[in-house]
Amino acid sequence: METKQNYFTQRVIKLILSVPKGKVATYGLIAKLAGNPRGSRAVGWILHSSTHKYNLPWQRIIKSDGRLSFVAGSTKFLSQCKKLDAEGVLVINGRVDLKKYLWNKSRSI
DNA sequence: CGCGTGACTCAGG
DNA sequence: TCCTGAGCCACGC
Repeated sequence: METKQNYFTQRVIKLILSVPKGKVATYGLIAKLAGNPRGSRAVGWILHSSTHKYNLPWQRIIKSDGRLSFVAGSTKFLSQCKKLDAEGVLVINGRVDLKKYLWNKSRSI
C-alpha cells in the first residue's frame, strides 16, 4: 500500500471504516480513539483529503453536538442527509440523535 | 521550518 | 439556542 501517512491518519481511516451502518461517530470520538483527543480538526482534514482515495463512509462522521458539518441546504449537506436516511439514521433539521445513533466501540452490540 | 487552510471542539456570554 | 474567540492537528506550499 502506498500508505506513507502518519499512524494517526491510518488509524482514523481504519476507525471510520469500522463504524457500522446505521450508526454515526463524531470527529472528536474518532480523534480520541485514534490517539489524539484534540485532533478533531485533523480528522476533518483527513476525511476531506482521503475520502476519494479510500471511499470512506464520510456521511457517518458528524459534529460533537449531533449536527452535520456542512451548511444546511448545501449540496453536500443534502447528500449526507440522504445517505444517512438510507442507512436508517434519522436526520431532523440537520441534526442526529446521538443518544440513539452514536457508535460506541465498547458496546458494539 | 513557517504560514495558511479546514468537513472541529470547548468555554463564555 | 446562537455567536464569538481561542486552542489543536495534519497537510500543502
